[in-house]
Amino acid sequence: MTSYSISDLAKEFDITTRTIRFYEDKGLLSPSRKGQVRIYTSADRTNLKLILRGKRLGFSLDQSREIINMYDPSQNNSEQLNTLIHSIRDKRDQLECQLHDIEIMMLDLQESEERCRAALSKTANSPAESTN
Amino acid sequence: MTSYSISDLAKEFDITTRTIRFYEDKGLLSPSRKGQVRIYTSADRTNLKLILRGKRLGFSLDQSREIINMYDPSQNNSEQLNTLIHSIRDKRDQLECQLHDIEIMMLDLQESEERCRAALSKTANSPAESTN
DNA sequence: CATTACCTTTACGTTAACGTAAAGGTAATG
DNA sequence: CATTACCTTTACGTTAACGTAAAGGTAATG
Repeated sequence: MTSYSISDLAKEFDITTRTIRFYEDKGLLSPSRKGQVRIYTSADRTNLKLILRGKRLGFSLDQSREIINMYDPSQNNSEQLNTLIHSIRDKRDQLECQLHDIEIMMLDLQESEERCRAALSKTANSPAESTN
Repeated sequence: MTSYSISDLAKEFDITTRTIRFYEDKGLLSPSRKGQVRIYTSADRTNLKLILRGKRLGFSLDQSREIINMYDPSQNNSEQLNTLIHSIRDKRDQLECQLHDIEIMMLDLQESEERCRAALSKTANSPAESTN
């Protein structure tokens, strides 16, 4: 079982150690200790990756915490399991909306780019014909 | 040409008027005035929609400002046009990454859901067999 | 003309997500 | 054993994106 120091993870994901400790403060990570020093398992590392992916998608840390809880089926009670399935479905629906937003935005930007190219070709024989 | 009051837009998009004025402060909107009162055109409304879509995707207001500028080819200089095309491409690449992140997250959540269902079926004959 | 429903500006307050600095502990290295 | 390279906690600071409150203007309505 591989383990990581806090600076190992900080370097790998290009964040500060402060950030990693902050996530622990907020209850998103819970590394074990060797004396005072934090020791991270590959499970901790996975959770950190989930947090950072969440950030790239505009999730708050609270939302990323929920995501993390969705990955780990520590639930035993079947009622809890049903609740979890429900929240997973909700999150998937939300992601679908985001996916849709992105696709539309990409199409819009593509049109925008084409308008730019059109404007460029009209000005093609102007003095500022940058070809570098 | 239809026009909107600030509360028209606030109601339509379920935000406060303070938020709309804040976006103006930050240079994302520039409505005309009828005396002191702000009048919004459908172009302003479109820009507001862009901002809110950006928010749903985790964009900062600075990033949404860039997006807005990408939609409007007020550039005439061909050098400026080339720069704009470049930034549009960059943004599209970034969106592609986000799209990828979302797809993976959705697959992960799907697996998670299946694990939950598996755990459920194992506990199916336990006392807490919620069927409501 | 008083009330109501909007609109305005100014300004201080709040929360999330860290940054930064201070003060100190430990383990290896020359 | 002094230096270096990490680690720790505590605590105050910072920025983005608004919220909230105060104080006042305008236009229609009964």
